[in-house]
Amino acid sequence: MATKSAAKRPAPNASKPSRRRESMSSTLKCFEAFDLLAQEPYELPLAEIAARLQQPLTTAHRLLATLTEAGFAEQDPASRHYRLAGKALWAGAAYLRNSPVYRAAFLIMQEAARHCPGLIHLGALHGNWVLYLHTVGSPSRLYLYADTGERRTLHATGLGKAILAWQPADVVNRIVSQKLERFTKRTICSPTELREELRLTRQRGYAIDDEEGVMGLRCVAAPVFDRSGISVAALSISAPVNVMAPAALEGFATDIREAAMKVSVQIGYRPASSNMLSLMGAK
Amino acid sequence: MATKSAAKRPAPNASKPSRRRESMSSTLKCFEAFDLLAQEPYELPLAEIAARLQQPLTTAHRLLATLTEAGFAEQDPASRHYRLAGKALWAGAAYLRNSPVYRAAFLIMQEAARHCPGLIHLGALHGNWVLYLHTVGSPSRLYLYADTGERRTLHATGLGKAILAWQPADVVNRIVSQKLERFTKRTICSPTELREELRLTRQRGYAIDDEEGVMGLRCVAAPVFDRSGISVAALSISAPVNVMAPAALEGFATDIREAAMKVSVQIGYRPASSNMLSLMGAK
DNA sequence: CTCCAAGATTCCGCAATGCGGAACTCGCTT
DNA sequence: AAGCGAGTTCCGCATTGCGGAATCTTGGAG
Repeated sequence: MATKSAAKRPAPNASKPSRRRESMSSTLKCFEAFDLLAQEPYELPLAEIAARLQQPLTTAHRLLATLTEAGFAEQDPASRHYRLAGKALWAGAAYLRNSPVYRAAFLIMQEAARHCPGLIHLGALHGNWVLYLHTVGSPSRLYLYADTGERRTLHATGLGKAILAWQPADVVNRIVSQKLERFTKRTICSPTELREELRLTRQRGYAIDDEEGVMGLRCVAAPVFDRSGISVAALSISAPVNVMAPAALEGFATDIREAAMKVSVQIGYRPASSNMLSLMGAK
Repeated sequence: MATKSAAKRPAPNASKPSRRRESMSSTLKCFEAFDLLAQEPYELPLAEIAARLQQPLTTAHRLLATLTEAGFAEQDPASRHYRLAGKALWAGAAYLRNSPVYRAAFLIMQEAARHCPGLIHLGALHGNWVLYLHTVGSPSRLYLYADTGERRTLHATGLGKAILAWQPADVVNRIVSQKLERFTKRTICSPTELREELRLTRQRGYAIDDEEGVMGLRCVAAPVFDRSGISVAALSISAPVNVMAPAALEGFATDIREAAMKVSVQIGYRPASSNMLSLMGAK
């Protein structure tokens, strides 16, 4: 039997301990193909896909056939190129429809938009990114296609800093120890400064993004807490610097914090149980 | 031995010819699980998932482990229930970002919203459904969560009828021969009537939805053509019946047809080749 | 029109990988 | 403590995915 079990662990070389995976490697490859289709070009020929996945043509073909049968990809009848199918959008929207934060925030954001200029964003923490869930506001959103579903860095957005400031230490450490990409001359790229910024954010109860992501755009953001008291999302108001003048910041901050608190309560946060927060200082 | 090769084609009984599938069955099961998570409840316990997929617990666990590793599902640390992860939204939005129709329509819709009341929708044909891609308009969209990514029937929406009216016969046949669900007393549920309605739609150049999907809501819709001259999407304006009075319909129709034509041109349609080609013996 | 090359698709024997019953672990309730 | 229910891990078996080679399709170039 020794030979038999030896076959089980085909790598005598120590590099790969050949752990029994609890997930299915063939399927994971299929999801890689899916990810690839979600990247830039609208559609890709099979050969290109095979090359990028570093898989033989035959395998790539099987993966795409599977994706197609599952409904998440489709093949252009003429060019034979593959692209994402509408079902991907449907599934993505399902995430939103089911998301408690989104559902709670929807009407509150609508309401807030009435007496706030600029754009109101809702973002949630997702891995090392803020994932944009929803936007309301003036229809001058010419500068963005489908911001919903997009992701940005945590350190260069108001939303990101608002979320990060109320995250457990290990998450903060993970983020801070990454390379902090620079977007404008104001972007905070030093770990130390970022930590200090988060401390300030906690102290004042909301985050400020002063042209750190895009020049000419200023933004205030407030965290949304779930029942366990950590931040899972944030709300922000952003507007051109002339609208969001320093003197006006405080007012916007109050509005957005109120809205964020309403959302928090709706998803189960109990403001009373605030042992860890002197944060909502105004209170 | 003989048994070995017999094992290859495990069905001596003729019922299953044991066709070699070109797609991977295990992966398809994984996508079934994905679909399931995209359904109603926010999260599901493993046992429930296994039951609904009609799979043994172990298998369900493997499927979910795979989905989780791929980043499309996540497990609540406390309840151990599974739910969709944000990556689903990201991938769905990628579909939009890459979609030529969406990109072409974005600014045109924004523009159209300036001088039109009500909501302007963009929908694309997807299987037997209209898939809603984008909406602009007055912020009184209280009645919908995330209409983007939702799908509705073709026969009971202006968008659907506008698309269907300029589809090849086989698609129309497929749709018409399905059961046509009733939503209001005005919904067109008879195949014959629907065909006649499509003929009228072609004749007048746009579709009208007169409280056929929702009572109190009227809508006009115009088709968007791709370079091959068939309809791939449609634009619509919908508003309460009092706003969209019979006398005003014509005006809205002109607006929406103009917008739809602009989109068509942007995605490669050549209005010059207006006569229903398909003849062109040259081929 | 004919031939050719590039790409996509299908074929098929081999063995790696997914399968699932059984055993195990971890919280909760009785 | 013991029992229960839900999730997780184990591991031998055989199904199913693998991928090189053969085949089919297309769209130019001659």
